[in-house]
Amino acid sequence: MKQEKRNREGDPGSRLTAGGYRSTEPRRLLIELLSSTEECLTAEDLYLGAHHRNPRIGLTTVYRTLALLYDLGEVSRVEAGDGKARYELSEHSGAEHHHHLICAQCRRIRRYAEFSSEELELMRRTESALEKRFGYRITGHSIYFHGICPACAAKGDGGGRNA
Amino acid sequence: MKQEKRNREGDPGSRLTAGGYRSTEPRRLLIELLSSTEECLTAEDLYLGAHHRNPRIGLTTVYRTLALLYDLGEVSRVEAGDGKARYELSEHSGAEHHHHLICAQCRRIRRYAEFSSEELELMRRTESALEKRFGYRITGHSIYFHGICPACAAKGDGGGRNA
DNA sequence: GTGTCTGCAAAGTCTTTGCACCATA
DNA sequence: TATGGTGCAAAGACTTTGCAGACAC
Repeated sequence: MKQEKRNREGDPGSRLTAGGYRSTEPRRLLIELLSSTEECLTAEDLYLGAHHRNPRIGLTTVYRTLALLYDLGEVSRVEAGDGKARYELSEHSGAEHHHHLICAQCRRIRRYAEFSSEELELMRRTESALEKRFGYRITGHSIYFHGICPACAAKGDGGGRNA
Repeated sequence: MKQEKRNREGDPGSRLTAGGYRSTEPRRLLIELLSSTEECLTAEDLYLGAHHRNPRIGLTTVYRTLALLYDLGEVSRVEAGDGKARYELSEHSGAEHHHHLICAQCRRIRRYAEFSSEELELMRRTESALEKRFGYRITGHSIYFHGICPACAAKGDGGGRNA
């Protein structure tokens, strides 16, 4: 799979064409779906959303498009612990730096970008401390908060096989 | 699957028997393997480790034992982005609160428990802020640092399909 | 001795690949 | 029109389940 031309100008769609890839309906649709939500979507979510608008679109294309966007750095993967990968536009792709809230009940992952500069500062310091301590070259971090989302809390019950 | 008697006394092994489950060789071995490393292990890692010591032990038992320990809260799952679940003794199980370092190259996950009280304090404050803001009932958090481990850095090259 | 646990084999779920046709540039 | 992209079907990887024999208590 190609990985040239990974630039940072424009939107994911125009970077696709600028990279020599074609702008096709499935690709436009998936990018649009990913752009228009605070949630991380599974391949199936995306397939259903795209297929609803154009029934000719298949699941294979969804996986292949996600793999392409992933290789281009436009999309990142998140896992909720149920064995299904979830996808979101990456920070490289223009999304703000964000963290995640995972519902242990419905496994939905929501992101939020509103956090303190104190937090950013601390993470930066922690990263360099870890580099010194363990010899890792650290490129980033992700924070997941686990809990029960308002919708599931309203339904009552907080069970399930959680992390 | 049963889920009674989830107590916090003793070690994972004795909690198993206290919970009415039998102490069998595969179970003892898996707990021992998980206890004796700073790494998160895949089902296959555990299978190989256990099978090496007793070739009669099969992969099915590894999965079933992990499911049991998971339901008992003794073990938690971590995902490195390669589609394989990784397991470690949970904090409930006596492991210290810890965070993770994921190598984007070899996908190995290492944990570390040495962090500042400042960090703990900040996370606690962040959690309650999120509860107010988004209405989640937050039960915990996990932090992953992404990067390249010393071993992979030494081998040169930092590519791969990363998050 | 009884009920749980185990191993093997088969099945299930999510994801990837092969191939011929279609569409974008 | 020449490649790259797509859909379908089949294959692959990881995990779970069914069943008969084995073991812990």
